[in-house]
Amino acid sequence: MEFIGHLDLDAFFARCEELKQPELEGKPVVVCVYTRNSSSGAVSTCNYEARELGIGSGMPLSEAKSRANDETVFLPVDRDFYSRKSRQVMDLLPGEIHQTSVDEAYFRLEEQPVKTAEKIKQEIEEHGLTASIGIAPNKFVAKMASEEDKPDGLTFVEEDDVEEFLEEKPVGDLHGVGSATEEKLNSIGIEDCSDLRAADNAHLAAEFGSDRAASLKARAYGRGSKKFEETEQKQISKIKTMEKNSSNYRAVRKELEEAVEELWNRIERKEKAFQRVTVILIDTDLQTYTRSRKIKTSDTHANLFKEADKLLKEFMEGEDRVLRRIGVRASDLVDVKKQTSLQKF
DNA sequence: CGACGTGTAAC
DNA sequence: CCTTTTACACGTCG
Repeated sequence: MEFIGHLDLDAFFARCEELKQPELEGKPVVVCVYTRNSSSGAVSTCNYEARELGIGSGMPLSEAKSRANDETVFLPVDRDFYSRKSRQVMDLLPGEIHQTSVDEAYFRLEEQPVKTAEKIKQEIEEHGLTASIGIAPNKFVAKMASEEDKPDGLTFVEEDDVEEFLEEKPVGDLHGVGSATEEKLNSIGIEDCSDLRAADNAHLAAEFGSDRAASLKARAYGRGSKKFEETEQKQISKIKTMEKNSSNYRAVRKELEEAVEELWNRIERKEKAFQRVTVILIDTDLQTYTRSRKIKTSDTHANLFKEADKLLKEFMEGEDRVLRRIGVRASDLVDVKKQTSLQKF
């Protein structure tokens, strides 16, 4: 029998900071994305000591600070360090892996899955980190299993135990069911997976559409893809919080220019051309707007900015909104090499 | 159907 | 006063 493992590094960013500075151990550590100043931004990750204070990821910094005690340490993200550390750990996984983020990956487990996973956990510990691992017949259940016993957990769910494992879990615990879907399901009397299994197909389809309904029901039974395929990147974007909120085109354009600059650096390294440009605009109520245009295949900085600027101008002329954040996206990406070789013929 | 905008979800 | 990045599904319009 072949199984899929899902590895999840516990409080990864915060733990990395503890490794950089061992004197932080035992204190609440909050890793932050700062925007305008030391009190504006959001929590990226925090350690378990900070979680006990009610601090959690995604939380506005202002709120996190109000919950902090005087032991609490706030630090900015250090992506380079986390990437290096991540690489070391991912290299410990056997065979072909499917990394979904800096701190998560799927991998195959052939024989003695639990023994192998225990060994991996031990090796990870030698790097100063802990991980939670889930083992199951498919990716979806493996992911659910890694969530089961955090931190430092190891959960093995055999084929025959999959349905029982999910049975009493609230639908909101399902991977792929977020707050909106959870609320909607609850509102029609579906609270846990057994309710979802028993739900009337037509009723479910009327609420969610037939595709989504079928996929929700499949998940309630723990049925998921065993496929491993990595999908090619289709878009790349950069969004930033502006120095000051603004409804002035010239001022926003200046910030857009910087976003384009940073995005362009990343596109260049990937050797990709793009066929669609999008500007992303977020107002002071955090309402998001997007404006996009399909363009002739391009791979130049000048075109990216020209199109993004046009889209911004059109938006600002049509809408009277005070903007907080501005971003740009290049999508419908195509390989630069493929593109040039096609042009030859 | 292609283009475009929005919502949802996860990291 | 509330981050960042990617993917995907769905509705709408022409």
